Amino acid sequence: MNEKIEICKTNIVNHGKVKKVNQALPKNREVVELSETFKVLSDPTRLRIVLALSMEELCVCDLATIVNISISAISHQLRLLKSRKLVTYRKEGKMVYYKLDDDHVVNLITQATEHVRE
Amino acid sequence: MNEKIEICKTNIVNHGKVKKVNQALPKNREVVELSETFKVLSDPTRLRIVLALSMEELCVCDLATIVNISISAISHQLRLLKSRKLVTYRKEGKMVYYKLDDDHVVNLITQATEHVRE
DNA sequence: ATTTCATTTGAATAGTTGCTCAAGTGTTAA
DNA sequence: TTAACACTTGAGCAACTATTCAAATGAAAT
Repeated sequence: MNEKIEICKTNIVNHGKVKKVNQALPKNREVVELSETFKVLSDPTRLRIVLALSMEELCVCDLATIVNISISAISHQLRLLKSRKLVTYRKEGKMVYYKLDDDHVVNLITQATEHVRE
Repeated sequence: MNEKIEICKTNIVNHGKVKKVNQALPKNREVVELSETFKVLSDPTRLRIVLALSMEELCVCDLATIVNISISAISHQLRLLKSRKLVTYRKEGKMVYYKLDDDHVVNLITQATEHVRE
């Protein structure tokens, strides 16, 4: 890994800084995982789903009403959130109730909200 | 806005919950802004750039070396980060030095890091 | 058994995104 | 003034994503 690619002629301007930053940066693996966490929350629909589920356990039908999107679209997003272990579900007859599996994410959203309100 | 779309037959299963959640959810505008904040950090390249700039002010050339990506690609991403007011720059002769404009984002990343490490 | 209904799923599609390539700025050095 | 260099920019493209549509599943009601 870390193959050379064409950079600028001088290649590196400030060796000291580059070395220092390179050592302090998280490993690739961790950066990718981090970015994937943010990616889940980067879509308005998914964000609304997470926000809604942070308040109440909800069935797919009610979620669709709240987020104002088709049942199918909600279901696809819930599938994604399920695979990322952000939500769990519980079946009750024909209906399926979803809830947050990971309250940690709500803190992230809260902090981002403060950031947006400036 | 809020046009009706085809939802399930019963339309709403639990009126009480739906009403409560609907009132508590942030306005569309705010949800979109929130998701856009997360979107900036949802790409590994941009995340690395932000992480690097949180440690040192860096020129485009050194940033490209650190992130291991072409100068052009870095420049495109910096343009985006500039437009979102996340970075500022300073010109010094031929070179351009970038730095974070908004330390707030670093807190977000720190908290997400804790979340990932579980 | 058949129908109804909540939900899931796969395929198709329009829109977005991150990168490369080639050309363009503007500044410094020769 | 010309050449070299750091960086920017626009077009083009391949990969990805969110949604829709149609069909499928599986539980309850008839």
